[in-house]
Amino acid sequence: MSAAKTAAKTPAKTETLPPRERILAVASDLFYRQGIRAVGVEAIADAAGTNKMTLYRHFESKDELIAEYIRRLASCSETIWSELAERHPNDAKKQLVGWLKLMGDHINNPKERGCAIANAAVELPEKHHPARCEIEKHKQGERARLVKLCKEAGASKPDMLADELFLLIEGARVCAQSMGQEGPAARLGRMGEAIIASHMG
Amino acid sequence: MSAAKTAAKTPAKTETLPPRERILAVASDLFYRQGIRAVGVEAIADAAGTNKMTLYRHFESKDELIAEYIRRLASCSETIWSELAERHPNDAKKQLVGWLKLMGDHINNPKERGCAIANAAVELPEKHHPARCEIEKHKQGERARLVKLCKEAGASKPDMLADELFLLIEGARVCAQSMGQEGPAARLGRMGEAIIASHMG
DNA sequence: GGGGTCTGGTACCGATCGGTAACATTGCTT
DNA sequence: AAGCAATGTTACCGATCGGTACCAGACCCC
Repeated sequence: MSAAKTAAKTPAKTETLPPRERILAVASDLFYRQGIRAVGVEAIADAAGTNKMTLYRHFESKDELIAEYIRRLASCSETIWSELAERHPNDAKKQLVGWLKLMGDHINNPKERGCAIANAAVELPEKHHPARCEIEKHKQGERARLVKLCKEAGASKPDMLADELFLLIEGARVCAQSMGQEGPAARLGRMGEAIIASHMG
Repeated sequence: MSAAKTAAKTPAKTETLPPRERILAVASDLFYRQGIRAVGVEAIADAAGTNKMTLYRHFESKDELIAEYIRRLASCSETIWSELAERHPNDAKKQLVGWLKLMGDHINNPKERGCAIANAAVELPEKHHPARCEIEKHKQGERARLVKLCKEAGASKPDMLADELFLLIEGARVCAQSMGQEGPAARLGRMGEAIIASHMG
């Protein structure tokens, strides 16, 4: 009897992840696809196969959950850069081009809805929201990294190149959702390389 | 008595605009500054010096009010282009540069919070929201106009230039809110002209 | 097997959401 | 003065919001 009980415990779903991780995963998905303010905590808990109480045992408020959501996004972007550095050691230009390509592929995905972090910034204008400092920290870091790479790549005006690339990507991601993928974003790779080339003289 | 009554009617506020216009004006401000989903209809009616009932006599739902909000934004952008064409007749390049400068000034305003229409796109992912078709219509039109101007200006690859400029602006506006005005957006004018120049060869 | 921690379930809180009914008031037109 | 359309006021609707109290199990480690 006890054997049968354990066997039929949960109907084949039983995500092995602990609740906190399930909640974060599901919240990331919902926040990104539907918008942060459009998703209620109950919907998150349900989708994570748990309930509001457990959610509030792991996150002291919805705002804190949002902040953690941003932190995860930022550290995921961190990982992307590390992998690029690993794949092209001591070759800043290849890292830049690789990043452009990654971004381009990402944007060409029709389910893409822009940069999750930039979207969050749109939805959270309040100056002291716990997520906002995370957002700004990340964007500053991203730009600093770009400048450093542009410098290493030997650009004549590294910070100018970095900014152009930064704006290009940011613009492409925000465009992909108001226009089709047919839009400007499609040519991102070529444009990026052209801009890089024009700074190498 | 009747004279005194009319004199002390409303405490010196009496916006002469009809309620519909007041509602739209106030809604535009609140939607942009706080986000569309963050603003309730009651707050709009209050700020417009009227009440929910009157609001719902002029707009059949909040979603329709949002759609009208987008339409106004689009037609306002229309006006900007007409004025540019009037100021620089038969000079597409000056119109482009003038537009870049306008955008740059706009972004340097610290109260700026990005492109209102792009922000709305972030907050309204639902495919059939009445405001979404307005958003997409406008962005497509904006891009077509840019391509046309770039062609008239004699660019070697007009649609490529148009897209680069489009992404640059869009990126700058979305950046201005997640980073300070110190950010990349500041150099927008110079970058734009550099990009234009590089397409004129 | 007993104890402590984590989780699930349910019911609830006050507040606010978008939206409406019914009625009093205003002001313009004729 | 009468009539009519546009506004203002108030109270209300059901639904949902973020957040909590309380209790019942489940699990694990000694």
